[in-house]
Amino acid sequence: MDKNKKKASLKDVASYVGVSTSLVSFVLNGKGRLHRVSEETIAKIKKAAEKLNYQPNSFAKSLREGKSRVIGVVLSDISNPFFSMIARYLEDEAEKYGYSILFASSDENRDRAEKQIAHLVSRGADGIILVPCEKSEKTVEAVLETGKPLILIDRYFPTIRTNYVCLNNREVSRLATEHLLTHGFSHPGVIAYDTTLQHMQDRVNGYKQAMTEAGKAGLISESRVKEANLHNAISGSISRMLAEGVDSLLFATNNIATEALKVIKGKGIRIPEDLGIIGFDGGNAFELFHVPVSYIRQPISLLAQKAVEIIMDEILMGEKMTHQVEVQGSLVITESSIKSC
Amino acid sequence: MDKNKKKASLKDVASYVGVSTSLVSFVLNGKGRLHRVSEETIAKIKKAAEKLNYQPNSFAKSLREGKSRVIGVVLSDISNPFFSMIARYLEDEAEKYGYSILFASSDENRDRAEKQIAHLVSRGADGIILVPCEKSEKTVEAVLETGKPLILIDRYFPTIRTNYVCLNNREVSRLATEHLLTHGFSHPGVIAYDTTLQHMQDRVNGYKQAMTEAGKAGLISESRVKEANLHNAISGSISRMLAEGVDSLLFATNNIATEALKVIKGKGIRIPEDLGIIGFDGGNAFELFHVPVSYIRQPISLLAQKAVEIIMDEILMGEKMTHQVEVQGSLVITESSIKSC
DNA sequence: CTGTTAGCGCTTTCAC
DNA sequence: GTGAAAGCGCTAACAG
Repeated sequence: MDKNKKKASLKDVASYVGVSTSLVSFVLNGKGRLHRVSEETIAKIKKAAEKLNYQPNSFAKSLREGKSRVIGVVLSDISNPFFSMIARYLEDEAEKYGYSILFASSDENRDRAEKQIAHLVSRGADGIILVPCEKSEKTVEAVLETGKPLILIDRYFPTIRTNYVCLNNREVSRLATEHLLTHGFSHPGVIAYDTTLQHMQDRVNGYKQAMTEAGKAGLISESRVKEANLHNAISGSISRMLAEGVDSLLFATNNIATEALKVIKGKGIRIPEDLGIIGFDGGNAFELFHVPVSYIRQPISLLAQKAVEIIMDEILMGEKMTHQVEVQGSLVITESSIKSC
Repeated sequence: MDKNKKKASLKDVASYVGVSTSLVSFVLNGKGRLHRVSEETIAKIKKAAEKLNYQPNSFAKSLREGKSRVIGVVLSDISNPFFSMIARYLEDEAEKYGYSILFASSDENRDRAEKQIAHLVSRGADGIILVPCEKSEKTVEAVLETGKPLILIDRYFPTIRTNYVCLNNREVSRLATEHLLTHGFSHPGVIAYDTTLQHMQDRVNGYKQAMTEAGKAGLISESRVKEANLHNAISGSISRMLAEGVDSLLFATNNIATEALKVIKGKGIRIPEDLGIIGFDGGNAFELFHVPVSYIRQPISLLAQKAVEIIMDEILMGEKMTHQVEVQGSLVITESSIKSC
């Protein structure tokens, strides 16, 4: 009906009821009781607000209160399934606190990440959830200096004292490797991204630890690939490693695993006869591959939940402790990583 | 260094330079020339702003200007690959205009969508990009009444005059069906979601049109499945249709196609001997299936680009024409839809 | 119990 | 060329 002019303001409902704006403000913010506003006026104000379809102006509110009820999230690329799952859970978690999420993609590019963070901050984000990219320590430290609540997710920098939530990468990779070693494979290898990011080191180190513990330090076969031209890089790695006698592989990310499956399909490598494999994060591609692919499962919802919980603690209650949490991954095992022998 | 107190405000740089806030405002908004501010002061102000690391307060700005430079986007579920791709392109496109995107997921739930939209509007979104869910005409019309710029994406309501961008669903589905008919299949069927949403009707209608044009109206085999318990629904559909003599299938969405592949794998149906298939939107799962899967490709980046372009026209220049654009899909053909005979 | 008032930081009109 | 001042809509301290 009333598709009249502008939205109703606090003042509008105040004058409509015939009271001052403060009363309206109190009542509408649930502080009516606190300020001992009479039940009668409370009722009148509420009714009027309803009737005028009053919607508080969030800018005025934010300007006044100095907070926005928005969390900024910078991740690598929201179109990557792993991150889009994270995004979804972050959205749901934040909603529980009445917060919205402003997303931005960094494309693993340090400058871009910096720009995005600055942008989110200037948009008034009350806190930042960040998937940091390689060599972005400076950027992270800069945010820290700001005092703006920050939490890293999926990755962290051992040299920087920040909040973070990530997978128990080392341990779960160790377990995955151990699984291969105890299920018919004697020479596992690992393919990981060529990055200095700690989570990637952890995954590789977990593999190495398992190998060492099995007395096979001499058989450690590690290959690092770059994102650019991933397919060819992986193709080369796999050929080389097979030639070296590697009989099984741990792929350190979902992307690597998926691309590796394409290579494997192209080369006609038999799974698990020629090569046992374990990937990361699952997905339809793993399920639909002619041999279902074993993988390391991350509790993505838990990652998101913890991240929001921790940053909200800091935003809302000024919690100043540093929280560093590792969530537990698990192994989802299918035929691709079991050699019958 | 200066990890001092608060952020610098306009006033701070003004008093630092020794001029009024108006000048600073003019200069920093590039209107220095326009207001004939002396080159000298322009330089001084810019330097000071830099030095004090001045960042405009976006709330004050928005409050004053009545706009937020934020576009609200409500889609089904950002963790769905199709939508997360859209999200990414929307983000990139909006960035070109200096706009940010606030995402929200509706889960195909009308009430939730309504809430999300209201939330985004109350957050001051300058416009809304919406993937409308079933029977949400009222919601859409309500937004329209608001006068808030709105564009639907991926779907539309034939009964409502709105901006929208979507695929040429009918035509491309017709082509896909035609392709099956001319490549060794005589009895194609279609599996689509059980929804009244027009894009889904269009996809099915395209199929029907092709069948009719081929003089096979009598062989039309259509199956509708619900999202809940998708796997079983599809499993049942496929069994039934095969029994009816259907020798090929068009899957009307990526989800349906992916789930169908799982069914096909489970049942050991041979592709394309027993069944020719064409899916929607591609993806790794299609590529890695033992027979690469043909599919209808949507130009997702174009969808996003058009959507942002149109809504920005309306936001920035008050463009009042209704834009309804259909982007062209294309067929990506592999062995799954060609029967050698 | 209720009203007045002073800003939050910014843009912009109008005056000098 | 530059400055003063109003006011966007809201909250909250302070007065009654």
